[in-house]
Amino acid sequence: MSDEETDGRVLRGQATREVRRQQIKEAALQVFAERGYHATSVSDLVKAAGVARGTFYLYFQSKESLFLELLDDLMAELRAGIKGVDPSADAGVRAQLPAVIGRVLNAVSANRALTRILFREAIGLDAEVDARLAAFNDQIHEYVIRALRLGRAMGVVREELDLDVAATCIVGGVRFIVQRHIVAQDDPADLDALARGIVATYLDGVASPV
Amino acid sequence: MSDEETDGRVLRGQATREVRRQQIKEAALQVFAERGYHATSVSDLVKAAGVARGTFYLYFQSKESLFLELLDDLMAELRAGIKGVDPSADAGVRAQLPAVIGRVLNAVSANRALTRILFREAIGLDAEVDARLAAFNDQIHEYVIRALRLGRAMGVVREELDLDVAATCIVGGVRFIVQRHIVAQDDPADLDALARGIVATYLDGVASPV
Amino acid sequence: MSDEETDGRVLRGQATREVRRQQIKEAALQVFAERGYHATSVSDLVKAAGVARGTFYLYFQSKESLFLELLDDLMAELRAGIKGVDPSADAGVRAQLPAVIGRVLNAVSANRALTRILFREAIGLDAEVDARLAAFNDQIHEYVIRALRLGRAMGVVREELDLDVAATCIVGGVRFIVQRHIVAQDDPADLDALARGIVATYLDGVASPV
Amino acid sequence: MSDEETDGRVLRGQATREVRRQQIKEAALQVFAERGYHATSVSDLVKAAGVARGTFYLYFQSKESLFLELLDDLMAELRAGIKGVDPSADAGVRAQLPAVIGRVLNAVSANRALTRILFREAIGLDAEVDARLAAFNDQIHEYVIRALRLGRAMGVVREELDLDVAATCIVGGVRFIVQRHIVAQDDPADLDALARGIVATYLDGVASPV
DNA sequence: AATGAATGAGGTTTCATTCAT
DNA sequence: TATGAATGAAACCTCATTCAT
Repeated sequence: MSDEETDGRVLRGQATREVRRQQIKEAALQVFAERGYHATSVSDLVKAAGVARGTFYLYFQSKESLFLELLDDLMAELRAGIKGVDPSADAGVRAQLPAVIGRVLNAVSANRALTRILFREAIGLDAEVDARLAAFNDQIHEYVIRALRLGRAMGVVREELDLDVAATCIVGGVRFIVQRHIVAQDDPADLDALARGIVATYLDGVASPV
Repeated sequence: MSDEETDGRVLRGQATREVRRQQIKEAALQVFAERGYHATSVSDLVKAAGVARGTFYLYFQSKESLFLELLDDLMAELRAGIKGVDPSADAGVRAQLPAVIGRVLNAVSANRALTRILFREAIGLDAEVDARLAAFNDQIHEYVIRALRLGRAMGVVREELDLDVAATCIVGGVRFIVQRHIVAQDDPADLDALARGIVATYLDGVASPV
Repeated sequence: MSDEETDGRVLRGQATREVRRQQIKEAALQVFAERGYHATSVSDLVKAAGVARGTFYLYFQSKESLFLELLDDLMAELRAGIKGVDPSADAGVRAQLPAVIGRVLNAVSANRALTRILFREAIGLDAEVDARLAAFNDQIHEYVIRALRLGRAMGVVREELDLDVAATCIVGGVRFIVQRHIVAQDDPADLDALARGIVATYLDGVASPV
Repeated sequence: MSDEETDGRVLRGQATREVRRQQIKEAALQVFAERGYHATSVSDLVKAAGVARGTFYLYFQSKESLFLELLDDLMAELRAGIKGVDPSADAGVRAQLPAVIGRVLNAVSANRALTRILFREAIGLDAEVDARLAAFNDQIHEYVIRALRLGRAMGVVREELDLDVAATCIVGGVRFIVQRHIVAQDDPADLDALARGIVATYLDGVASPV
């Protein structure tokens, strides 16, 4: 078998390594999502992954570092899901917004287990995790503020609005929608309807026009 | 020994008992808020309370049950802080809203330590805690939905609004404001300004009127 | 019972604590001496001491710190056993030497188990232990050099002698005597005879006088 | 395949095998000397030797057996370095002694790494190692006793001397000199001076002649 | 012969809870 | 009622050795 040459072996080894890592990560994802971080022991993890105790430590430095990696993965996924409106597009800014929010909801929905962990456990674990989460939150918050500021420059956002407060409200609202309708739910919600509802609420408010 | 004496002793005993409980709870509150639930050991609790290890278990079944009690206290405080608009008041509904939100923010601000715990640790501890928190969240959510429905009946809330989604957005927004501006902050925020900002955002939305 | 007052209880508690510590230390001493440091697990120690695993850590920070304490104890005992000659005594310096060496051998003999550990395991454990042992060795060495120097000043030690080398020979010789005749032996040796033999060897050498 | 080829291959195979063994042993020697036996993991060994983990076990039964082999090597080297006086030589016994001791010190100095291990770690590893070391020590001890006895027969060693004690003193003294001046030192000591100092101390003692 | 991923027994330590005083 | 020493299950992690390739 010509594949058995040294290079081939090394490559296969590396490929196998990556596969193993993923196998452990996916198992961990399920267990963490079910039991929570603190209630999950390394024993649980290796049992779920079907590997020996020592094998776990061949691929991850510690239970915490594995958890951190899962968190990083999620934040990357969510960041990738966030794309703002395209001012040069034919459709107006207003018309694009449901799709913007929809993309976020979809990204979350595709990573329900992880997001569940994020909401349930990520906070207060240790300084490192806290710092990373805070940074992530700040990024999102900043992003929304910038969008609102741009909207104001374009004349589509109210002049008198406190942008910081408004941005916090929007991010908090979306977070809570995610928590109630996606993370806590077993069957998938109608994400488009949710997105439209969110946009309607935040664009024009709940009060009847005068 | 006369009956009065006996009663008196029992009463005094009960009073002392309650005082001790409070002493332990208050110390625990500080420690939990500082270190978090998992990072706080029973040793920390008894050290902070100035009682012996064994004494702790004379007053509380377990570390977790103490935590649960603190959580219940907080939820009661917050419930008490929530009072809706008074339709019969001279001031219009609109004018009353900042005060409504302000009361909530004040209740939270007065219980920062506890709220900090609530946001940082309460979730994922165990099924019991989770259930109680979910129930609390649902109550708030229901309350807001009812208020919106009433407003719609009064003609002050948009007809086409998805009330469930809007309510979730509002609750989530307030939660996140609390988290960012009250819990995470060391110096007290300008609660009235926050309340006005929240009301402005949710009443009329962020979009400029057409 | 009047002993049961607070002070009494505290005192008794402290006394009990010290007793427990000693109980664990003595058990550890035996086990370490038998099995050696590395081959002894904390499980072995608690089994030998007849206490629970956790109890061990109530009294000692770690297996290593307990070991260190045993070592310190031994070094203190040995230091106490070392007393030089008394130049003002009636008996001449020569006549006093067997008693000087004899005291050292007796101190060692009274602490056979510990000394066994010292010789078998103490080296290379960790930097801390190494440093303390090296310091102890240096102290002894210095002590002997000073004694020889004094002897030279008194005219009883050869002029041409390399004091450093001679001191090392003497300390090494005594050490090895201890190792072979006291530590490795089960039945007690004739310490006085050993002391006389050592003194004879080092005072006048092995060569016949010319 | 002719027999020669087969033989050749076998021979070459054996040669390679031996080379590999040496390669691993030499690397192990350095690592053991630096870190000590217990602090050295098989990972360290294979990393230093540049072979795979599995390969290590093709050449040695275990980490311990490799260590044992290194120890045997050292003891053989030291034995080879020990040669007594030649009674038939022109130079007198006295005059030959510094060279005798010098050869020992040279043998040790040439194997500093190994000797370092011997002094630091060899003891207390397991019964096998202990037994072999004890046997080695006894051999040396016996050798010195025999030399002293011979000297007594020749009239050059004091009649009244306790030969066993004297021999132990001599061996112990040389050991400690080795430990302090050769093993613990980084730069090579003046071995000849040391040898002369040792001989002077043990031949005529430290006391001034009467 | 060589590789290195996999194993799992065993190590040290922590900590919520109990219980004799 | 109050104490705090004692408990022991269970956590995380290491590492000498094996074995499929």
